[in-house]
Amino acid sequence: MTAFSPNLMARPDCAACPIRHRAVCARCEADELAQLEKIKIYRSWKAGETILFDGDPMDFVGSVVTGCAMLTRRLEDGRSQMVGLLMPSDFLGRPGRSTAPYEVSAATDLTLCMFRRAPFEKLLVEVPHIRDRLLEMSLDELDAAREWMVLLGRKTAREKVATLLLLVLRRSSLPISGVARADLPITREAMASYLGLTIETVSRQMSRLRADGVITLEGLRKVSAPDLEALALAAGEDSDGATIA
Amino acid sequence: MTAFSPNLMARPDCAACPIRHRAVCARCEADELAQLEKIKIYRSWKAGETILFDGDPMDFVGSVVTGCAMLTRRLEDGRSQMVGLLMPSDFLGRPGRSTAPYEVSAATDLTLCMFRRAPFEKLLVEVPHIRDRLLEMSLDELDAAREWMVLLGRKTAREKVATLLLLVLRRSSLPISGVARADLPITREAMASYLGLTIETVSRQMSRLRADGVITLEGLRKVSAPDLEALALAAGEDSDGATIA
DNA sequence: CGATATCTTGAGGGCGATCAAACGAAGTGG
DNA sequence: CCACTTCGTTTGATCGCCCTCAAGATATCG
Repeated sequence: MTAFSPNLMARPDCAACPIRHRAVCARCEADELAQLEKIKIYRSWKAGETILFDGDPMDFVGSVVTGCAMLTRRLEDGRSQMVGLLMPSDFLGRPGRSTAPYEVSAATDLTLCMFRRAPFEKLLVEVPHIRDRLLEMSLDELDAAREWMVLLGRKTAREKVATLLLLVLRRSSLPISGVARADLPITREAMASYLGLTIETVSRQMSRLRADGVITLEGLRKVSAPDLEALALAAGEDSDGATIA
Repeated sequence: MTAFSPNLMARPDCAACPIRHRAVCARCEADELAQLEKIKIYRSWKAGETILFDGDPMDFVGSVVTGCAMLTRRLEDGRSQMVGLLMPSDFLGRPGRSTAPYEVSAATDLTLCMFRRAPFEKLLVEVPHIRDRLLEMSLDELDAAREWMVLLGRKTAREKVATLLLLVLRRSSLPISGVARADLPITREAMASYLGLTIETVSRQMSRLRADGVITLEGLRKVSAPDLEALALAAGEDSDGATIA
C-alpha cells in the first residue's frame, strides 16, 4: 500500500499528487487547487485498452498521473501513425473541442486525473494560473511535435530508434548517473508506430544498437545506456544535447 | 496603389487589415485593437531572405499579414526539415521564449505585423480576447503539426505532394468553384523540405499528377485542380474530406 | 542573348518494407 | 510438471520506393 493509490479512491489528495508541480495545475495556489479538486475524478485503464476512438465524443480533459497514453491517427487503408506519447503530467484533450481527432489508448497501465470539459473551461476563465500553464504546455507540445517532424522527415531508422530510447531514458531514469536505465513504456509495435517505421526495422535497429554497445537490454522491456553521449550521437542530436521541450 | 499598402506605412489602420478577423487580434474590440495598434510595427522582407537563424534572439512576436514564412529546423550534418509554413493570419513566435528554436525565412515577399515581446506579454495578461485567441491558435497549430506527422511518417511521395497541393489550393483559392487554382507560394526545394522528400522526387510526382490529369500547371508556380475530390483521393485523405485545422 | 538559378528527366543503388519463418516468454489445461 | 497455445519479438531473404548522382531543359534577368 503506497501513500498515493489512485486506483483505490476517486479523489486522492492533490497535495500528495506525484505530478502536482508539473501538470496543468502546477502553478495553482491552495484555493485554486481546491476548485480543481471539486471537479476532478480519477480513472484507470489496463495496458492495451482503448480509451477513445477517433471521432468519439470527448467530454473531458485531464492529466496523466501514472503510466503512458498514446495518441494515434489512422489513414483509411489502415496505416497508422502515433502522434503523441503522453507521460505523467502531460495534458490530454483540448478545451473547445468536443470530438477526439485521434485514437487514445493506454500504452501501460494508466491513471488519468480527469475533468469534465464544461466546468474545466469555466475554471480556465476564472483561474489565470491554470490558463497560463495550459498555454505554456500547449506551446511546449507544439515544439515537441515539430521536433518529431524532423525525426519523421529526415532521420534514419537507427537515428529514430536511438532518439526514442534517449527520450525515454532522459524522462524516466534518474537525471544524472553513470548508467541510465528505464523501462520501455511501449511495445515494439508502438515504437514503430511512433517512429514511422515497421516493427521489423525497429527490432533490427535495437539489435544493432545493442551489438554496437550503445545500449543494453535485460528482457524485452528494460533498456540501459552506459553512455548517454554515445546514444545521443547515434540519435543524430545537436552536439550540445539540448532539446526543445 | 491598393487601399492597404503595408510597405508604405509603419502602422496601417487595423480596421482595414486583411487578416483582422483571423489573426491573434480576431476577437479584439475597438479599444483592445487600439492597445495593439500602439505597439505594432510593420516590416517586410523579400522572397528568399532569412529573418532569423536558429538560436538567434527573438524579441518579437507577430502575425503574417501578406506572403508566406517558413520555419525550418536543421540537423548538424545539413539535413533540414521545414516544420511550419505560415500563411496570412498565422502567428509567429512564442511568449515566454527569447530564442528562436528554428530558422525563419520568407518564402515569398512577406510582411509581418510585429509586436515586441515584452509589451505583447503584458497585453496577454490584460486582454482576455488576445490571450484566448492565442491559446486557440496554438492548439490549432498543434493539431496541424500532428496531422503533418502522419504525412511525414506514413504517406507515399505521391500522397505527400498531393496533400501539399490540396492544402495550398484549399487555403488560397476561392473556396467553392469548379476549378481550384492558386499560386504555389514555395519553390520545389521548399516543398521537398516540408514533405520530407528530395527535390527530384517532388518534381517527378508533380509530373505524374499532371500526366494523370489530377492537376494542371501553367508555368512553374501556377497550379490548378479540375477536381478537388480526385486530388484529395490522391492525397490519401479521409473520405469525408475533413481536415483538423 | 548569354548567364544563372530553378526545374525536369534519366540511370542506378541503398535503405527500409514486405513476406516468411523461427524463437522466446507467459499463460492454460491436462 | 510439462505439452500446447498465444503473442510479441527476432532474424532472414527479397523487393520496391525513394535517394543519389548526372545531364538536360526551362525560366528569369541583366
